[in-house]
Amino acid sequence: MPTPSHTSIEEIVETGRRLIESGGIDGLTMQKVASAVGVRAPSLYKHVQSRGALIRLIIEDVATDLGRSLEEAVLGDDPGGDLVRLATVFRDFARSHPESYGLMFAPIPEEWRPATTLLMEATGPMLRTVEAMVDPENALEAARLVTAWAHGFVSMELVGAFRLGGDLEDAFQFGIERLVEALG
Amino acid sequence: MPTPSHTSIEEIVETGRRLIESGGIDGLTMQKVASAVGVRAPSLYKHVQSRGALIRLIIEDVATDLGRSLEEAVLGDDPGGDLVRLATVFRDFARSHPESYGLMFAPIPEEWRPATTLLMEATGPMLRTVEAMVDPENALEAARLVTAWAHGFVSMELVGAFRLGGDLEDAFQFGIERLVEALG
DNA sequence: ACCTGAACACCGTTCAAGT
DNA sequence: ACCTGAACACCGTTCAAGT
Repeated sequence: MPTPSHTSIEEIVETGRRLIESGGIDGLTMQKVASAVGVRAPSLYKHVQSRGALIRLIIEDVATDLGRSLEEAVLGDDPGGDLVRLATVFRDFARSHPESYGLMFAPIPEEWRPATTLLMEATGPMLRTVEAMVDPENALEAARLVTAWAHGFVSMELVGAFRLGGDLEDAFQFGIERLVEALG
Repeated sequence: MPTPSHTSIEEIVETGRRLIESGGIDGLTMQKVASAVGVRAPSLYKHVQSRGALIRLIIEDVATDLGRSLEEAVLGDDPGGDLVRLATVFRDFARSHPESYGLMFAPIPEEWRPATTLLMEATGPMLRTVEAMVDPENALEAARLVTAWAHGFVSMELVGAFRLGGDLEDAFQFGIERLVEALG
């Protein structure tokens, strides 16, 4: 006799994302997800293939959100100003979702990795803005310069690698201003 | 009756590092370390406080090696040339120790994180080289720009986040050249 | 068609008992 | 003083049995 599902893939992903944000990747156990959505751990496997597949779905969800936030930052009038806004939104996103952002480019098992397509879509607004600033043949390289810097900065900030004193806001401003200059 | 130790902290760290390099962080289990050094898992706790503490020691070992490699890249005659060499050595190091490099700035539990002192010592050659290129009041910000870019680039490269085509060597050269220009 | 308890193969870690 | 087996509390995952 068919029995209706007590949960859904959406609820499972959302719950898992919350668990990661509050307790890091080790805080995501199938048992905790299960009890949070009101079933037992084995039932989760009706909705998701494995813990790794769930983690991948969560990271892809985060990447999609980041992409949306970045798209909103692009006004389209002034590429230099857009790039500053993009960098700021990028950093703010990372700081407000530190654990899940951290997983997006982290060295994790292949099975957990988000689809590269989604990562590229997420950083798409950066590429399009940079394309408006430099020669077409340098656009990809220039976008990679900005994206690498932005990710490197926020990931080092999140793990506390910048502790020589100094103001991190100043360092971030210094960085984005020099990059805009270098590309403008 | 005293019995001599069958292993040592150095051997344990070295073995653990090899396990991480060949199988990622999940490849480092206390049981595998133990059997590789010829004891049973419980004996490891005579030499190391916990798995997390062992991971921290391994990352610190890697950071020390990276610092040494970077120091050798600094010739001291031409800061711009030194910076290009530093960036190249940084990237080469990451690519030849992908798994353990990846852990150095990864979002891992607090207990596993390397001492910040060691991270700063590792990136010290970058700071000192940049200090020879810019105004003293901008040195820290400028060093953070270069370090963030270098780490961001290689960590994204290692996880395969750059897949829009294009040549990664070109992108790396483009990046370091623009940065040297921007600071010079 | 989904949920469950029981079971399996792993973990990290503790601890009393050996030598 | 270090090593060991046994045990404990957890994991992720499978599967036969329930409804």
